[in-house]
Amino acid sequence: MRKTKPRQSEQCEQFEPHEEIIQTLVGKSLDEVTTQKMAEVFKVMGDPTRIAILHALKERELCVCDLSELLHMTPSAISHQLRILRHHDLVRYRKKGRSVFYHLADHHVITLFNQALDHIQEK
Amino acid sequence: MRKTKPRQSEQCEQFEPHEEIIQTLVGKSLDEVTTQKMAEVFKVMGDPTRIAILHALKERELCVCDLSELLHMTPSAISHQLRILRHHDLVRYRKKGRSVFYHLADHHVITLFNQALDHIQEK
DNA sequence: CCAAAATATGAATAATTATTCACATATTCA
DNA sequence: TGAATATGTGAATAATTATTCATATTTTGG
Repeated sequence: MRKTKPRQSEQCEQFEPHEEIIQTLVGKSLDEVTTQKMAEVFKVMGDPTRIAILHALKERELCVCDLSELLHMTPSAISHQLRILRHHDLVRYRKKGRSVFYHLADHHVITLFNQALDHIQEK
Repeated sequence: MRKTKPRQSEQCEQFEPHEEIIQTLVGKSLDEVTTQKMAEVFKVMGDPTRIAILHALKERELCVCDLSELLHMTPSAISHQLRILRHHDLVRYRKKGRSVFYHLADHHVITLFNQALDHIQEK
């Protein structure tokens, strides 16, 4: 979030049906915490590198250096992005020797991914 | 996107199974354009204001000033965000008199929205 | 046509963030 | 143990972006 939201009221002159509509919707609004969390999930998936990581992990679990080679990026860059995915519980990991293998956390991630793919391909 | 991706190769010493895995995955990778478009859809939904707008529009079509009142934000701020949603075809509009009424573009938006809601509520 | 209302937009600013670089930590194996 | 490998992380930087402010555009009613 950027700044605190400013107040403002009675934008429309034509208040006849509007005020009633607003009142009905206010009751159905998402609370701020939920809104924030929703935005965060999407924000996390809103980066090409993380999309590429998730797409690769849909196939199989991979270690940092696999991803690093596959995406032609430094292990450091990959690790930073994996941390973000980890912290939002989109991926989980398993340690094996010196390597750390990452995999998708749950089916929601895949469903979200595929829905977005449908959306952009439907044109 | 931020910068051009740097090259780097042979991250892992243990190249035995890795190289084979990488080659298999390279063939299944998303092309750059698709990856970018995917990320953009999510990025667009990755903002609390836009999430709140989309959630309101799930209920019914609304004009800029309705949204402005409902979300306690200036018409200008709302209009800027609606433009982004418009340009990515997440919302469409219909003009009526001085007002412009916005509505969700298609069912994918709702599905994406609800999937994300499921994800965050499942803990 | 004119004034007012509703929406749109460009520039500016403050905040966020993806990557790099340097370095730290952890793990294996000789 | 110590060197090497794999990964993690903090700070810095460049790029992106949400909101504000001022102003433009569009539409209606008189």
